[in-house]
Amino acid sequence: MYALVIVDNPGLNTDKPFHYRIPDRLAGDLRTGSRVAVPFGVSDRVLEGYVVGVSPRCPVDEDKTKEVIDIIDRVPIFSEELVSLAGWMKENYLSTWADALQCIMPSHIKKKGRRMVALTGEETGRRENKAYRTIVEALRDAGGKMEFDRLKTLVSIRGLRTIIKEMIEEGVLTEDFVMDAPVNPKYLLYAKLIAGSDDWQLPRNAVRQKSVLLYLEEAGEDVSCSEVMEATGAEMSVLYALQKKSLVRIYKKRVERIPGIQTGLVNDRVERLTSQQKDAVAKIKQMYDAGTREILLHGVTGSGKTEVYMRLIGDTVKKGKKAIVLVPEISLTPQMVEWYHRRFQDRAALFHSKLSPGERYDQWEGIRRGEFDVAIGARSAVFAPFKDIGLIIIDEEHEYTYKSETSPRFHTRDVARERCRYYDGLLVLGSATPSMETYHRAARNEIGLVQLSERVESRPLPHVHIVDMREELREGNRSVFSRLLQEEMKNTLDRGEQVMLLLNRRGYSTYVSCRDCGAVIKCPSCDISLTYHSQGNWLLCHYCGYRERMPENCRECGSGKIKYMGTGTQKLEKEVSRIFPGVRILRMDVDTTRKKGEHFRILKAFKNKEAEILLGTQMIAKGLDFPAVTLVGVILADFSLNIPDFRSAERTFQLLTQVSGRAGRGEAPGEVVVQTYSPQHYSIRAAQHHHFAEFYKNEIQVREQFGYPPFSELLNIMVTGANAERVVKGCRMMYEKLEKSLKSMADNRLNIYGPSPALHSKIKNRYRWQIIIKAGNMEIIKEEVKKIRFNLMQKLPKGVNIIVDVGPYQML
DNA sequence: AGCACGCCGACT
DNA sequence: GTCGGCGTGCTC
Repeated sequence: MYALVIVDNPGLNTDKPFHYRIPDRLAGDLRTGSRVAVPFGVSDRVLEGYVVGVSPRCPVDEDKTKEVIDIIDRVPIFSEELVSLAGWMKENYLSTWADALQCIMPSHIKKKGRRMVALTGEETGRRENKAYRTIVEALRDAGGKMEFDRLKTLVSIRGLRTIIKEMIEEGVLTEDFVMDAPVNPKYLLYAKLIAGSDDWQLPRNAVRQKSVLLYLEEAGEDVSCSEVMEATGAEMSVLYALQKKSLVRIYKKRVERIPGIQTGLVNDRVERLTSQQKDAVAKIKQMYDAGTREILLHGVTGSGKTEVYMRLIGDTVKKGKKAIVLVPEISLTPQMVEWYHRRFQDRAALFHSKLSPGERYDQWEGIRRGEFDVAIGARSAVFAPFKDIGLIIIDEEHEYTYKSETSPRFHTRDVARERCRYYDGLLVLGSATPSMETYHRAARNEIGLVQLSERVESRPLPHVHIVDMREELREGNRSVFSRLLQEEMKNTLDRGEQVMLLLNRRGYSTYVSCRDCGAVIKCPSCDISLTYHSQGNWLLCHYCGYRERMPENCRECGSGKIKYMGTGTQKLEKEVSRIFPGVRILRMDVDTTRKKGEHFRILKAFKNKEAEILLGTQMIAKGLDFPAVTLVGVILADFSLNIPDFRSAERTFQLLTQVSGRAGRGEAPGEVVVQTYSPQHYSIRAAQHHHFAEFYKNEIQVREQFGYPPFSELLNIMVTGANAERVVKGCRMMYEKLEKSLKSMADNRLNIYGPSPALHSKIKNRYRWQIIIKAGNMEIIKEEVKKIRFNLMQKLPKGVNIIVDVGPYQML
């Protein structure tokens, strides 16, 4: 038998299964999904590999095959389903086997072994070889020891491995592998009371011991030593003393790390479903029974989609199947986490980006051992290693955070669909503002559609006012606040209710420019203007994090007239406190939520009415439920509208609808004020009336007229590199090949745009040029692009990289 | 990515 | 005659 192994070796040339003989000693344990160590290449260097199949046949010369050295993990790390999912991903997203498999792998398994080389001190001067001397000198400079990869970049010698190997044989060098500390199960010391109070014979002065015993008796169960110590003030020595007297037994207990459930944000929810919700659940089940496997649950904000999800999950679990719930960015929706945890207790595994490696380990292993029925998390939770998936829910399915930004550039929705297909499970997409793609599929009956058109308890949707800011300017109001918004804010505050203000720009100003020469201060590594942050007087680049002190004079002309233009959240905060002195304000943006738990702290403070106004970027727009908020103000809706992307209208409508949905969720009705310079735009008008259908009707016409998705598919080829000329040259080469091979294709929707600089032509000192392909049928195009990229890889200028992105979101 | 092979010009 | 630079092709 042969194992088909993907070796963890970068490059497109080795991205295929290699056949290895399976020695008898491993035959019992080696399976599809196992991780193995295999010899590779002429020097038989040991690489990590992933078994993607087992076959009795071998297509290559029998005596060329080598043997699998060992299996790395006791249990295969991938199920057969996840291996085939990786295969699908690398085909569909033009990535490699290794990248796809590593994407599915939990981070705690992606161990990084580092090769270290060290001098033995036995430098035989025998070899007058230049490379030899360079290596010895480099190592001496570094104190005799260095990581192999660092040495490689330092000395740039071809065939370095061979020379190192010789030097090791000669006894000049030693080589060893250093593993980063692995993640292990967590153990805690526990104390068990093993004697009744009758047997307690303690000296009078053993106060601590006595209090420990009393505490344990009171608890009536085993308690962790740290808890005992904290409660009684005793040290471990006291506990050990009690163990010596056979009154207490101390033992190690394996514990699960609970990933920081924070409570107190959730309003008590009605467990009973409204009739509308009941109907939705029934309809979804009925559709499933009739053969539908994908359903859009379109429910207005506040209609209680979560309750519907809960019911569906409950039913799935009852049938003995597993469910996955995906949310846009779980750290942004702590309320969500709390709801699910309340309902499913310890049968729910939680994943989010702020989980420590240890917490991740516990959750992932727990799922594999079958200890969980439900997994809740952001994007990567779609790979939860369940064996029998009955249901996957994608909440807020239109959110672009579902699209991965690294290879493979998958969309969570597509991966979820693929997993459901394997298990014959149901995919539910939920949103108040579905993506155009999804709604279009529902409108054409390709997927099921279930609507929730009313808010729970028939609460009215908030009233939305549109304010034309051009009019305000004409009337002489140059403030960031229109007169209406100011008045509404005053009224709301007077009634003792709360206000949320949305401004999609963080920092103080949006850019800084010189009044005399007009120069705008830009980031030296990115083609992006710097933003002024009043805290510490910094200029920041929001892309790469570069910072410098605010200069006194213009660098171009020396003028001292440097001005902040536009408004960011910091300036807004200052403005609000100027107009409403004494009002307590909370600001929520990337700057105020960088630390773990800050996000939650701000929301909790707002919920506890420690402030009247919450202002922030779009992170305040989603999923929050604060009953006392009756006014939502959108400072400028145009930011998202003016982005040069065919999705800008869709984004604007979604953002406005979502943020409007935050108002009037309690007893009192809500008001929304949207300020804009484009009051006539259909995305803003439709959002005013909470009218998704109206927006859809307009937008779908635009999409059809220009042949944008869903009427075509897009493929984005981005060429990046540190050298501008080489990047442009590489992009041109790619374009020529593409044009030659694609022009014969009979596809009237086929268009190749470019090569042109990307939206941000330089980020972190890497230049970015792109080619965009629009086509009716992307499958054939993908195959061509794969071939062209493969052939071009060798001929491309050095240091130039090609990223290919397929699928719905294209903001590269 | 590593590594070998093979071709070429530059040097003891 | 051999050393080293670089393009090409292969790794089960």
